[in-house]
Parts: sequence; C-alpha cells; structure tokens
Amino acid sequence: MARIVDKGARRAGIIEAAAKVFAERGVANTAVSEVARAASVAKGTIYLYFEDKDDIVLGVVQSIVDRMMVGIDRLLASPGASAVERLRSLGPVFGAAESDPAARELIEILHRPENRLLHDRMAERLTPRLLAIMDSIIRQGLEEGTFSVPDARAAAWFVLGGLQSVELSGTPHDEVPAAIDQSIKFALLALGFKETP
Amino acid sequence: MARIVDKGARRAGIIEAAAKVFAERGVANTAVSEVARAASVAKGTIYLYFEDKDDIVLGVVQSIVDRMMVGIDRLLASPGASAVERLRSLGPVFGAAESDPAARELIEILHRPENRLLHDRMAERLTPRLLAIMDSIIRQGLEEGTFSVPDARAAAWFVLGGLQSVELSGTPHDEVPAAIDQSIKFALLALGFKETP
Amino acid sequence: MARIVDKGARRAGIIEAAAKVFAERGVANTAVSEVARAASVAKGTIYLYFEDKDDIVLGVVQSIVDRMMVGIDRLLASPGASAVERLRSLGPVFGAAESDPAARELIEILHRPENRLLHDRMAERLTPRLLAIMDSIIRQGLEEGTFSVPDARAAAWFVLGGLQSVELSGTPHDEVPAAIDQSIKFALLALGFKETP
Amino acid sequence: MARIVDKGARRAGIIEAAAKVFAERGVANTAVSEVARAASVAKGTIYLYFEDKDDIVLGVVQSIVDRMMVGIDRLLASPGASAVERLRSLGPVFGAAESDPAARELIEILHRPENRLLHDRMAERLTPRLLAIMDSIIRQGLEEGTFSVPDARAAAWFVLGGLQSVELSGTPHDEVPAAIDQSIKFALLALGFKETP
DNA sequence: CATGAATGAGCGTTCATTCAT
DNA sequence: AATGAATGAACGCTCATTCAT
Repeated sequence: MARIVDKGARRAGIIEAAAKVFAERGVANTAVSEVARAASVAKGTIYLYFEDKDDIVLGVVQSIVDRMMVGIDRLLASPGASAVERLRSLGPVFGAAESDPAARELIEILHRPENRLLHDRMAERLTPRLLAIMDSIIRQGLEEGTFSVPDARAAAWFVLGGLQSVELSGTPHDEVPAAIDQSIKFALLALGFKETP
Repeated sequence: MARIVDKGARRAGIIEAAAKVFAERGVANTAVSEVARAASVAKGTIYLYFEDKDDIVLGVVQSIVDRMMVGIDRLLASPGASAVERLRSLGPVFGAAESDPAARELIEILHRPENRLLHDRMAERLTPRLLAIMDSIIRQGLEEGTFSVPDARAAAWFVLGGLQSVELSGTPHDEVPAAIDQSIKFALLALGFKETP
Repeated sequence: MARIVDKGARRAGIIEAAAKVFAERGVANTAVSEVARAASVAKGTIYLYFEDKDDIVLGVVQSIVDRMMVGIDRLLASPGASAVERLRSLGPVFGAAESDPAARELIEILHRPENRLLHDRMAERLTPRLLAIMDSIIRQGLEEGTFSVPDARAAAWFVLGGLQSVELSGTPHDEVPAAIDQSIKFALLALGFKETP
Repeated sequence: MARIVDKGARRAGIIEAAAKVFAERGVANTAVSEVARAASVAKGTIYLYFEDKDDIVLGVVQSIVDRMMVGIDRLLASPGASAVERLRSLGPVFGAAESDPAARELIEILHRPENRLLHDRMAERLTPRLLAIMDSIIRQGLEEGTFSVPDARAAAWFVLGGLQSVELSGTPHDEVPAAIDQSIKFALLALGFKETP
C-alpha cells in the first residue's frame, strides 16, 4: 500500500487531520482512533509516524507554531526598519486574530478549556522564539540609542509578558487593537523610549 | 465509622494528602484511590467530601491560593505606604519563594509539565486577585501624582504580565531577586514614574 | 428517639415513602439513602426494619397488593351473586384503572420499563390470589350448572391469562373497557357458558 | 490480535457464552468481565461487538427468539392445514420443551426470578410474532367458517394470553402436554368452534 | 508499509451495608 | 432505638498500544 505520498507527507496529513479533530472535540476527548479515521488511515499506522498520542499533540503544535512564525518573520522582514518600528509591527501578533479568520478560529479553539494542554504546549514553543525576536529588537534599539535598559534579556521577558497579557485580559474583540496599542506604549516606556526626541 | 475529626478537618486532611500525591505524581497520573490511600481514608469517603476528582483539584488549588493571598495581604497591609512602596513590596510575591522552602517546593511542583492543570487553575484564581491589587496600587499612584497612565486597568494587566514573566524566564534561583528588582523598575517606567522627581 | 410511632407504623411509614420515591425514580435508580431521606429517617434505621433493599421492594409490593385485594374482595362481596355476575364484576380489575386516579397512576408507574421488577413482583403476588378467586368463581359456576369445564383449575389459569392479556395488548385507554367486555365474552365461551339459556 | 473467526462468528460466540453465564448466575449478577472470561475474550473485545451490557442481553434474547421462531415456522408450514389444525400444532410451542432438552433447560433458566429481565425481554420480542401467527390462524378460521369471533385481533390477544398462562401455572412437567391440550380446547371454545359440526 | 481486531490495565464513581456513638 | 460517617467491593466502560496478518 505504499502510495502517492511519502513519509513526510503522510505525517503531515495525519497532523492536519489531528489538528482538525482536536479543534472539534478537544485533545482529551479525541481518541487516537478518531485521528486515524479523520486521516483515513488505520489506527496502527499512526504509531508508525508518532511515538504516542502525546507525540501527535506535539506535532500539531509544532505545525501551528511553524505557521505562525512564518507570518511573524514576514512582518519583521522589512529591511531598514528601526527597532521601534519593528516593535510596533509586532503588535498584531499579540492580537493574534487580525484579519486572518483561520487564525481567529485557532485562537478560539486554543482557549477552550479542554485544550489547555494544546494551548500551553504552543505557548511553550512560541515563547522562546518570540523572546529571541524581542531580544534582537531591544538590542537593535540599544544600538540605535532609542532604548535604554540595563539588561536586554530581562527587558525582553518583561515586555513580552506584558504584551502577552492582553490575550488574557478578556478585552472585547473590537477593543483588542486599541489595547495592543496601549500595551506597546507601556512597552516603549519600560524600554526607556521617549515618544518625541 | 465514627468521626474522629470534624467535617472541615477531614476535608482539609484530604486536601493536604491530595496536594502531596499530586505533587509527587502529577494530577493526571494520580488516581482518586491514591489520594484516598494517602489520606488514610476509603475511596468512597473522598466522594463524601468532593463532587468528583476535579473538585479535589479545585480544593487543592483553593487552599494554595488562600495561603498565598494571606501572605500578600500581609505584605500590603502597611498603612500609609505610597503606591510605589506598595508596588515594590509586591516584588517578593512574583519571586514567590525566597525564604519559604514550602513555597519554593510548591512552585517547583506547579511548574512540572504534568501539573499544568493545577498551575493553570491556580493562576486562574490568583490572577484576578493580583489584578485587583495592582489596579488599586496604580489608582493610588495616579491620585498621588506619581504614576501617569491613561488607563489603570490596561496598565495593571500589562505590568502584571510583565512581572509574572519572571516566573517563566528560567532565571537561576539566586538571581531571581535581582530580576524582580529589574522588572519592578520596568514596571515603574511603564507606569510613567520618574525615578527622581 | 423512640417516638410517636410504634414499630409497625414506622415500617409502614418507610414503605409509604419508598413507594413514593420508587414511583418517581424507579426502583433501580433509587438508592436506599433516598428512601431514608423520603421517610425522614436515617439510612441505618432502614436496616432496623428491613433485611436489605430487596426487602423494602417486597414491602412496597405487598402493601400495594393488599390494597388491591381489598378492592377486589369488595367487588366480589355482593352476596347471592351468580358465578357469571361475579366474573363480569371482575372485569374492571383487569382494566385496573377504572375511576380511581391513584390506581391509574400506579399502573402507569408499574409499566415504566425500569420498574419491571416491581411490576413482576407484584404480579407474582397478585396472580395466586386472583387465581384463587377465579377458581372459586368457576367452581360456583359448575355447581350452578352455568359453566362446563373438565378441570376448574386449568380453566382458571387459561381465563386469567386471557384476561390479563388486555393489559399487554396496548389497547388505547378509552377502548380498554370494551376490550375487557370482549375478553369476558371469550372467557365465558371458554367456560362453556351459553349466553341465553 | 489476529482474527481467528469472522465478525459474525465472534459475536455469536460471545452471545453463546453470555447465554451460558447469564443462565448460571442471572443477568444482574453477571459482570461483563465474566461474559468476557466465558467467551475467552478480553473485556474490551466485548465492546467491539456490543454497545453496552444491555446490548449483550438483547443479543442473547434475539438469538433465543430466532431459534424459537424457526421451530414455530416449521410447525406451521404444513400446507393445506386448516386453522384448527394449525392452532393445535401450536400447542407444543407453549409447552415449549418436551423433547428438546436444551429448550427445557432454557425455559427453566428464564423462569428463575433473577432472570426476569431476560425473560421479559424475550417475551417482548416473541409475543408480537406469536400474536401475528395467532391472528392469521384466526382469520383463516373465520374464512373457513369454523371460528366465529367479532374481532380477530382481540381474540388473538385473549387466546395467546390464555395459552401462555400454562407456562406460568406451575404445572408439573409430565402434565404439561395435557394442560396444553386442555388450554387449546378452551381456546377453540373461546373462538366459537364447535367440536363436532 | 499498512492494517484493525484484540487487548487489559486502569479509571471514576456508586451505594448497600455496617457499627461506634 | 436511632444515627450517618465510613467503608470498599464492585461495576461498566475507555482507549492507548500491540502485532499477526
């Protein structure tokens, strides 16, 4: 039954199917057999590509994180942008949904209580990468002389934590962008940036 | 078949035992029967004091939160303290442990991946209370003229998120107090406080 | 706490309460503790008056049968009535409900699938007594020369079975009396009775 | 992990084993795990073939009913038989056992009080089919002019109830055939049949 | 490679019964 | 006599994992 797809594609297919059913029923309430059915694959086949159920969850998370990071990288790619501009362009990331309805749905799914695990696993993997980005932005700002902090890494943690709080604050959907703007202003203040020189 | 202890003490005893075994094996990996054994009580007895397993988890969380809040309330009690002083006195809370070895162990336990549930449940209950405290500190600062933010609630969220980040930053234990100090400085900056007037 | 009531009354009270909750929730779905609560008695007290749960069920059944038999005996009491008249007066018993709304509700309850046990236990106790009545009626008819059967007991079983069938036939409520009349005609035929001499 | 038998045979095997243990211990007193053990199958396997325990009971009942119906159909198959002959040939069905020792044991089992559930479930499924048969016999008799009843369906219920009574009458085994004969005579009387035209 | 029937440990929960008070 | 907290055996059911085909 070796088929149209190679190992990588088969794995990806299972992950895609798993993401779908996890989204519909929650991770804990989804049996491996349901993932198999959704992927049009036998239950046993799953174990050819994944260690165990947890490994599937991890695969789903990784694929989501990967997709998010592509978007973030694109956002930050503009060459010649200042640290402040880069920080500001990071705003939508923490509002998450923006215009992409798929992302909006994803956020909604991740916030369902039965998907805490998925959410946390994702945050676990996303945070270090966001931190690295934030760190590089702050260092750039220090070099440009627009930021003034004694410890870039500590500052990165603080600012990141502050910005991620928006997600938890229960702000109504339509007020999120404003809340993000607000938070970015706090972040710039914390980083020692003076609005107008 | 006779009661040795009163209802409250029995419940507390079960919670204490549950906290212990949850800590040792993780919530998900701990069967109700193990809680019962740890509490020297029959399995059925558990269900005399708790709706279901979830209710036990909630009980453990509540008891931890209650203990933490007592500490926090004590810290903030000093009458006549300024908003800045209060904010600074809040520092140890986010370092959490320092001197108290029991608390230190608790933090460690909560951060183990299999205890995410417990951790999150706790954060769920703790955050609103911390937020209320932070909010009141910021409002006090605004009244005193030492802080300058357009929206106290948004600021509270941001600052709280920033401070809670320390917990996640993986800072070595002996550097935590310094990291907290650092973060409080960031917080003050974000709140528009000028170090020297 | 020896009280207003003597042993017998206490037992009767528990039976009455049990009948009520059994009726509401079904026997299988009713815990002994619920019977106790309904009887305003401690769980342990139940076991002072009943061997076990089954014994409670039996008590309820017995009390219902007793009540029904009183009604039946009254129906058949008319002195000087012929066997045919007696048989005909037995009709309403198999329609069960007649005018008594309490009896109607009882029937309904007994027919709920989760109360099969109760229903069967009742039938178990009721059938021998109905059989005895039927037997005596047939013997009276044989003496009077209106019936003609070789074996009164066998005839009693057959006729009783036929009449009880109405209960199972799913006949609509408003057609039950007619169905009973019909069945009694069959019964009389089976007993060798000629309508008009 | 390989299938030795096909799906149908496995299901049938479980039903057979279940029938056995249900017979030995009663349905309520038999745990699913005991059925599994009897069927030399893992507990989980049971749930591959049956929804839940109730479904097993239903399966057992169905298989018994099916076997009985085959016998009945054979009995009634004789082409060109009159309604009276057909009715008479139905006799053994209500005596159930006679020659077949397996059936005899079955009847015994079903009459044990803890198997009321099984018995009732079976009666539930058997009665409608017997009723249909009886109804057709009566209609045939009406057409042939040998029976005379105003309502075939009502008559079918009555006669069926009467005949089924034998099963309940506690007649000693060796007298059952005679009792059945007796009952069939009652039935013919009730149906308005005159022994000698 | 792929399958899916089979497994069985393990779970949360119930509740009839007991007995110290 | 009455209580009700405590018991713990027993249950139905799930599902991650395996492996013969």
